[in-house]
This record gives sequence, C-alpha cells and structure tokens, in this order.
Amino acid sequence: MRDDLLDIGEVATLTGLAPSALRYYEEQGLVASEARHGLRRRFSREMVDRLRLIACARRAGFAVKEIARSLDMGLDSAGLRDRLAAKADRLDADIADMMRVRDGLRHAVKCEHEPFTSCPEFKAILNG
Amino acid sequence: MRDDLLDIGEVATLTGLAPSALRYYEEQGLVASEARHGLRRRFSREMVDRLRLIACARRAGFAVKEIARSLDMGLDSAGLRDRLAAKADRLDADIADMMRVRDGLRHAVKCEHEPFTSCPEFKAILNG
DNA sequence: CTGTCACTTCAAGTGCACTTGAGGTCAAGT
DNA sequence: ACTTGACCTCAAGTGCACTTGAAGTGACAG
Repeated sequence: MRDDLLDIGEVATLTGLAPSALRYYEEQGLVASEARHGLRRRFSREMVDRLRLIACARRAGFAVKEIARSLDMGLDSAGLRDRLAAKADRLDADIADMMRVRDGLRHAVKCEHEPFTSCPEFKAILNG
Repeated sequence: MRDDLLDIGEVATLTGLAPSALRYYEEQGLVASEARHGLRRRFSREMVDRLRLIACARRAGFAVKEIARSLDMGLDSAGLRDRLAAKADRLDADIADMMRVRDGLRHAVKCEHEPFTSCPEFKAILNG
C-alpha cells in the first residue's frame, strides 16, 4: 500500500471542495497539512474526513470561524457542549424555517392562485 | 381606522428586518413602496406579508436575486413551476444535510470520545 | 423659533468566503 | 534538454448582502 497521503487535487475531488478553498481552510486553521512533499501539501485520510465534515457544516450554514472554534477546542472545555447544543438548536430553527418554505413552494407548484404569493393556503403554510 | 400605511421603522419592527435592508430590497426590486408621504416610504400590509416571506426565504438560504425572480414572474410562465419545484428539491437536500449535522451535534453533546470528531458514531451520523 | 426625531439620498465601507492571476518550483515523460 | 502538469505563494479581486456616514428634509413639541 502506498503512503496513504493525498495531494490537494485528489482531496479536492474526494471532498468536492476547490483546491483554493482547501488552502483557504488551512490558512484559517480548519485543517493542518503540515506534511509536505517538497512544496506540495499532503493530506491524510483523516483530513479528508475532517474536510467532509467541514463541507457538511458549511452547507448547513455554519461560518468558517464557527467551525474552527468547535473543532479546535478539542478538550471538553466547559462551554463546548453547551455551544454544540446551542448550534443544534439553531439548526432546528433553521430546519423548521426551510421546511415551511419547502412546503410553501410545493403548494405553489400546484396552486391555482395568481400570483401564488397571495394564496391564503400558501401564507398559512409559511406562518405555520 | 387609519390609512393602513406603515412607515419604514414600523415595518422594520414588524418584520425583524433593518430599515437599511428594506431600502436595499426595494432597490433590488423585491418590494415596491411607490407610495410616499413626502420623502417617506409608506408600506402596505401586503408588503409586510411579502417581506415576511422574503425574510423566511432568506433564512432558508435563497439569494435575493433568486427570490426576486420567483416573485416577479407572477405569470405562470412555463418555467416558474419547474423552478419552484427545483427549489423545493434543493431545500430537501439542504434540510437533509442540516438534519445530519444537527443529529451529529446532539450526539457530540453526550459523546465520550475526545475529540468528538473521531467518534465512529458521529461519523456514521454525518455520512448517514 | 428651535430642537429633536424619524426619516431621506448617495457613496463608500464591511465581512465573509473564496477565486484569480502573476510568477515560481518540481518531478516525470518524450 | 525540454516541456507539461500539478502544484506553490502572495496580493489583489469578486460577489453578495447589507451597513454606515454625511448631509439634508419635514413634521411636530416646547
């Protein structure tokens, strides 16, 4: 088996992130790629996992710094669990919002009202 | 009953949006406040509803221009329903993502692993 | 008459998350 | 030996969504 270290291009395709984004994340302290082969960054499989997590959190609306904070303080510093719980709650609220919008949209698709924004049912869904 | 037109400050408190954001939305064509009392914008109740919808869509991750497009083409132009359906699908994907992150976080809160990011269960939830 | 207050315009500034471009390095293939 | 390709750094640029600041307006209270 080879040395199990990937270069940035491979990591990019595995994670769906652009190489420039990976460098940016490194600069922001989200990932460490200490290992280098000459100039080239080498990423471990663990880093790929970490990056997938980061990508997921980004899609979920977390800011880069926010993710950095939660990933850094590895120790169970008093606040960490609280902050994670708070983030989960925030997500619940966001999810609820999105589900309402989604249901509103699905209604709009088959709604007769013109424009759909004035449909009472549509409004009711949004203010759910 | 008074003339039922609200000024920007009232609309701001009703919608939770900053006055500057309301002016920005107007500039972007999301809302019309044609009516003016002197210099001052007067918003109708309908506009307040529309703004609430916009705020909701923004929280759901839609771009301002995207919202403008969906709200503008009031006519059932061939594409509208399709685009709304596509947006709903996109939301479903985003929601799924967020639910995974949320569940991961909730697990992390009561997880023994240090750091939680290396917990297999945590990983399983995220890739679930 | 004079504040004060909530609004107005317009241009410029902010913060985030990257992206792009110029110029350079390095290993491998022809 | 030379080119190609994938990488590198660093500074500057981009796009979005607002926010801020300066200078002004108009109505109303004291």
